[in-house]
Amino acid sequence: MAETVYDHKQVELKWFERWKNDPDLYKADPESTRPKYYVLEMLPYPSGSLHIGHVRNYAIGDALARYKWMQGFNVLHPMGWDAFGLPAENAAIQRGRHPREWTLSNIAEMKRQHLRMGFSYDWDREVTTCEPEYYRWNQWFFLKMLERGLAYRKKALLNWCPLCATVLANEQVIDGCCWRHETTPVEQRALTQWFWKITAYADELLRDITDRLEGHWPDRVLSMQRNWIGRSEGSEVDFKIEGSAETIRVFTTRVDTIYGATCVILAPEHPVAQKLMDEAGRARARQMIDARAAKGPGDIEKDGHFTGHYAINPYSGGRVPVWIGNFVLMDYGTGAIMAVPAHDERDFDFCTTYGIPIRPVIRPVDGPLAEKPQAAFPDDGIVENSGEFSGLPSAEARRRMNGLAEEKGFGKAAITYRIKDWGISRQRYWGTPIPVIHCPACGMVPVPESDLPVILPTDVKLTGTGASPLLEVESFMNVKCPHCGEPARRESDTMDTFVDSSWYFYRYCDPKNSTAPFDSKKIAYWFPIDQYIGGVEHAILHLIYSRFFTKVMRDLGLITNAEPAARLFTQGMVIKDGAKMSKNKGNVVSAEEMIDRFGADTGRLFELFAAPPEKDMDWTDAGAEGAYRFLGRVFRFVTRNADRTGSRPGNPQARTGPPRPAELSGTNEDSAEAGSVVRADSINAGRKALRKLHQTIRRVTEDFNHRWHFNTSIAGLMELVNELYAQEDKLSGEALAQILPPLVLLLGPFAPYVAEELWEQLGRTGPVFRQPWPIYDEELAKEDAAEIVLQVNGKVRGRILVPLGSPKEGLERTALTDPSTQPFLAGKQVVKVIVVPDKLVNIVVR
RNA sequence: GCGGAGAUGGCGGAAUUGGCAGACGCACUAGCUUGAGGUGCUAGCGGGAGCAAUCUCGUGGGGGUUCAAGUCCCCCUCUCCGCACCA
Repeated sequence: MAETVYDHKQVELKWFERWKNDPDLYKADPESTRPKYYVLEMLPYPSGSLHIGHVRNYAIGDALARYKWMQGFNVLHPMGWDAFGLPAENAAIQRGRHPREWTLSNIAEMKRQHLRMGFSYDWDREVTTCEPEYYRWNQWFFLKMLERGLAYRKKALLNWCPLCATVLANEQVIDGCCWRHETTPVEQRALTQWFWKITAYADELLRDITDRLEGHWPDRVLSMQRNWIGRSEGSEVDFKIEGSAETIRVFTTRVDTIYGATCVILAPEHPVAQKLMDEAGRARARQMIDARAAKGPGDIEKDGHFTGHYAINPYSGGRVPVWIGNFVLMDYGTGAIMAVPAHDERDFDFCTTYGIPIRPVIRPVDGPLAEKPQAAFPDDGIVENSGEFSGLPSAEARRRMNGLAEEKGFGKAAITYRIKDWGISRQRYWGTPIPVIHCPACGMVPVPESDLPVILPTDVKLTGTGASPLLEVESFMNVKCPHCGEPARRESDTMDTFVDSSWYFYRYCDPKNSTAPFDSKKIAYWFPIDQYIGGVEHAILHLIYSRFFTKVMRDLGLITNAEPAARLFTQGMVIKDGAKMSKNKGNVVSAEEMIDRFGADTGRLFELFAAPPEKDMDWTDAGAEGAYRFLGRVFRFVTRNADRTGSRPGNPQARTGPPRPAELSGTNEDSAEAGSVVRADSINAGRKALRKLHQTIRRVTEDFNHRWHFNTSIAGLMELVNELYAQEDKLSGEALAQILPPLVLLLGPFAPYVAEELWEQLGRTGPVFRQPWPIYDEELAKEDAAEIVLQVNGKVRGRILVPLGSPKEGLERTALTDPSTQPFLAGKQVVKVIVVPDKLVNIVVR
């Protein structure tokens, strides 16, 4: 028999060509009354090439979107481009092209690759963040932030990447290096910059992790965000400087240990320290700051310097020396600490180095106060040697001490957050201009809403040397003040690209709106995103910024949802040759290569099959070949048996209900070519295969609904196909007609091209993803008989077949007399018999 | 140090509520197909003993609960990820 060959190139290109000409194929229906489902993958940066790491991300979302369509949902599945950023500018400098031109050509190329992969995006909603309409709304949001006091400008010490030649937000510094240049340490530079007040939402961002996201977002993302926000409850206490008007405010979480404070330590940059110290002291401080900047984060030797002054502990009245210390951070808490060496490891190290006394003030609830300096630092216990507070448990002491401080005005209970405001200015060209004008007379003036968008000049010289190239463009920089009309200068900073990605998914709902960022009614329908899918690398970048943005938009009255995404899924990385794919290691497999060698369907199928989607997966060519073989097996089986299904127009589809076994055994001349023995065989084979089909439908459906273990769904499909191969000769045309169409539908979400081709071969009209998802029939999925495992003392000794639902008593009797158990019962006394209906019988003997 | 996730054959991984450990795939071995190679098809494949039926050990290590534990409880080891002189 001449075998039909599965030629992926032929199949995929055929459908690619047809779908290309159908712009409405994947359109969401804005008028629909069906339940909505908004599934979204994180938008890519248009680097120009899609690699198989991205493909895995999109394959997961695409399978889900297709499944939801088949389930009858009104599905929104958009894709766009995060098109601003430094790589575009750097690439433009290298190639002498304008960043816009470079970006747009990359987008065209990447879009082509997405289309060729067969992803089901509604391209009508495509959003590109470098379009003037998009930065109009970025600027509009900026003005709203300014009105609400959420945007401000200040001079601060900031992270500076020498390669990017711009500042970075704290979230964009990883291990002391730039997130884009993993081996380039960031420097600290004092610059005047724009900030957005994410700290104003710190408490809500933290609270909603517990109240709204827990259980729906991955634990590790939530734990990273909790960590990043870093809420810390404690106290602030003022220490007066002896013989001076200055006070030092310290932050501590353990005010109950304050009677054990033996010195106060300030960050070297602390203004009070700078003021108190002489020239030599300031030089030491400078030394510490430089050393820290040079060394980066991590281990640094403790270094300290006595300022020559003393401070007064407001609780005890005691006099303690004031030091500066290189381990005290200016930008956390108040930049000053009280050192309690008896109860804190760092303070202990510092104080032993410099001979500062150690005074224990906390004893364990069930033990005495430590007499000698020691290295074990007790947690909460009983406060001792602490005046009126002695004898109180730590928590109670903290409460009363805070009360006293508030009453006397030298302190209070206080909460400190680790998260800092989001620095959004960048000194580069390729970003949204910040819509502000600096007027010598009126000061800082926002650009009026009617003048938006402020667009980037095109005649710009890109150098990548540091200062914004916009400063050189006089036609851009010189404007009239909107207030007084006198000559003024534009703000030359542009916005962080994370601003763009903070709200793009709202714009998808209304991408062509030119009077507002979006229509709130449309947002109310689609939001929150039902399922957001992306990499874990954005846990404290994009995913915290977009949560912040959502809360701001809610407070502006634009939306009503408090969180952007109801569910988040973080897929694992694709590993090749034991390492994460990266250009440096030269082990990147591009989507293009994959399509060429195996086909888009094979690549997607393998990426979903090799591991559960949340885990990292290894890409191996051999494994991909296995997936290719499977698709070939399905393809050959369906194509060579399609004719036998007797498909004709108006044939009932799977949805109309599966047949009862009785129908299958009914007369069918087509399948009754041979004698009655074969017929009995055939009926049996048909039942078995049909049962396997319904078990598979159940399995795949449940995998989609509960946990996305597509690897087991696909394994189920493989088992079904193996069963069909084993029974092929015996299956009647009627049986095949019942089995093949649902099989193809089940394959649809994972391998859309093959499924579409086979659907057509079966005489149906597609598209597959608009067909109703097959329904499984519990009765048909049921086994004829239950195999009962017979155990003696928990060890398997035999198995028997009994009708489903056999009563316990009968099973027990059978088990006790079955030949397989006899040798193990002989001479023993039966103590107990456990019967689990339809599963097992365990005989306990002694 | 704090927080999170893990540990199952040669490999990736199954085992949904405690009930046959190793589904499915890869690799490997054999047979058939083929002029040959490849493809395709069929079968075998955790360790140990045995010609075999079969027996026995086995889910990082140690204890426990249970008729029954990869799964539940306690202790330990190791791996990965995130944060880290955060007061």
